[in-house]
Order: sequence, then structure tokens, then C-alpha cells
Amino acid sequence: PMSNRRRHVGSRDNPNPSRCLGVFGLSIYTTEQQLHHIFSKYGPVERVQVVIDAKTGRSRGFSFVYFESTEDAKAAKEQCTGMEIDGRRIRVDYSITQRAHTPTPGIYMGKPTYDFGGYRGGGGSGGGGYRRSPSPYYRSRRRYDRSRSRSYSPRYEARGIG
DNA sequence: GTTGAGCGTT
Repeated sequence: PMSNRRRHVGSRDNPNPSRCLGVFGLSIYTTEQQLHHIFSKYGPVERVQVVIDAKTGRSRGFSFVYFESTEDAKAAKEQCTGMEIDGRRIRVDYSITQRAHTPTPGIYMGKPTYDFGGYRGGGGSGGGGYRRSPSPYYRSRRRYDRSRSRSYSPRYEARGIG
């Protein structure tokens, strides 16, 4: 049979080569100039865009680096993925999206920024809709059972420990 | 100075 090669895939796992790299897992303190400095070693960088969270004004921990040539982007991708910046191991891939979305008038129409359930005192007045499955990567943890904790034991409390 | 994973809203 013929090969199952996909051509137009823009999935996260099979990004096609492009001049635009997505850099993930960044420290929120890593700046565009830092990234520019690092990635420029592999060729001329046209632009670096650290994605900023609109409400907090801080980095969302990922960025996009535009090279002038795809081959330089490739070299940078190979060399920079796994590299450590500001104590964070970064991951570099070809971007599956090539630019920011078209600005929309009015309300923000993008995906929700995950809240991981957010403990808001059970209020539940905010958000809604995404509370049930915060993310496909979310896993229920073993419930935190304080009654099993030594430090919570009454006799330890009596001793003033905990 | 965050931490689970992550593809962007001039």
C-alpha cells in the first residue's frame, strides 16, 4: 500500500517545518530579548513573541520565534529543545499556528485559560463550564486525607507539634 | 518570583 504520509497535518505532534518555532515550558521570567539572544546563534531571527496573559500581564510560559529561514529554524529546534533557560527545560517545535489569531472586537473568544478547578471557597460563581474537566492532562490525585497525617494527630497537636 | 500541560487575540 501507499505510505500513510500526512501532508497537511498541523497537529502538535507532527508540526510541519516552518520558520516559526513554538518554545514551551519557559519560566515566566524569561524575556524576548533573552530568547532572541539565544536563538540568534542559529541564524537571523526576525521576531520573538512571548505570549502574555492578558489578565495577569505576565508570560504564559511559551513564546514564538520567527526565523528568516526554515533551515535555521530547524537547527534551532534541534539544538534548543531540552535546553535550560532560567532553570526550566524548554521544548521547541515548529509552530502549528503561524501567527496570532485575528483580533476580535468585544469579548475574548479564545480557549479558556485553565484554572485547575480553582479553590474559591466553593463559591462557583465564576467560570463554569470547564470546571468538570479542567484539562485533558488533569488527573485526580489521591485525596488529601488529613486524618492520616501524623502531624494532624491529636497527640501530636497536644505536644505542640504541627 | 511557582508548581500539573501548554500553540498566540497589538
